[in-house]
Amino acid sequence: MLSFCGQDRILIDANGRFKMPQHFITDFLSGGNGEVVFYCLPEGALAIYPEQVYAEMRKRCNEDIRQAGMSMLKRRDLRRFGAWSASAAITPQGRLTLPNEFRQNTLLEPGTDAVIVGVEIGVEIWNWNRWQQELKLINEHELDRGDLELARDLKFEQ
Amino acid sequence: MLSFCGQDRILIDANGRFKMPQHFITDFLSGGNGEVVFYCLPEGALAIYPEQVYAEMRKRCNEDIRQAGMSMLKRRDLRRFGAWSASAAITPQGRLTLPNEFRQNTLLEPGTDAVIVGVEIGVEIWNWNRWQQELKLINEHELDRGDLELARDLKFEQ
DNA sequence: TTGCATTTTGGAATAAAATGGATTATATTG
DNA sequence: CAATATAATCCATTTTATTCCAAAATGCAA
Repeated sequence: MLSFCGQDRILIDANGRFKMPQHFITDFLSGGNGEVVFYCLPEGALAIYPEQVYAEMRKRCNEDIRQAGMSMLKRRDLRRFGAWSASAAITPQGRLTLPNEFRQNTLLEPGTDAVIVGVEIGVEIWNWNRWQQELKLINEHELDRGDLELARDLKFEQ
Repeated sequence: MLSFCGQDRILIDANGRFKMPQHFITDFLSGGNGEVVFYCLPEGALAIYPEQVYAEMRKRCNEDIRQAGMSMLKRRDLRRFGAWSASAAITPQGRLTLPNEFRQNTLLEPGTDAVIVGVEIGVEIWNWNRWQQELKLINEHELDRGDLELARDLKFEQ
């Protein structure tokens, strides 16, 4: 069975919480205990991954710690991921609270409509308007790629 | 569960103290007894690491000691870390006092707003304005990287 | 050395916010 | 159309943060 796919409209309640749609809960629970990681994306949406997925993404070793003392670049890297991530767990009622400091950047303030989107390895929460724009961008990019393929197909030497 | 992640606004009180957010206290306590090391970063923020992390960062071998006699560079290095670090412990009420000598460099004077940021291996305290600048840098860099990727995907010759 | 004043530290109380549960409403399925 | 499952709202409880006050420690001067 497919994991983490589809889109659902959700409502952020007055306390900044939302109800995770049932099929996504199932996805988070299979291969995990409901522990998740929020990650605030540069494109202005909030990603939610199962903890194991994020851990794989951010695998770290003692070498990283040693480098942090000497390298500003390394510190920036730790800072970026540290600042824009947070862990949480899906409650028995299937709810999650959006981290306070991430609400502004993602335009996910209490009392607003949003979209939750499956992204195969996890989900993303989008402000409704931003999601419409993103959809348009995705579509345009794909059309460009299509044109490119066509052009390549007509080129003499592949 | 993730350690040392997320951002929180904090207030430096009239005596230069602040309340460590609960989730960070938990992080410092797990794998440690709440002993921390302040380290004043060249980028103008104050890092706070669990003692063990700092120890790992500054691990010295006999080779270093021998070099100290011969190398001015090496001595500078030792001097920098020595001068700009200090140890402390989180109080039972979860408070920490900012070292007096570090307040000017970090723009963390009593009575100011600040941000505490998780950086995966510890936390950093930032003056509010400086943090906004740093965030802008981080974000712009990420968006540039995104544009570059996109352009590459649409380039004729792969 | 003693007494006073100032600064620093610790604790308690109050206020705010976040959490969890339960009930009501809505939607979906048979 | 009824029953079940799911979602949303409301309210109570707990947790967390902030402010204020008291005690202790420190420094200074007489």
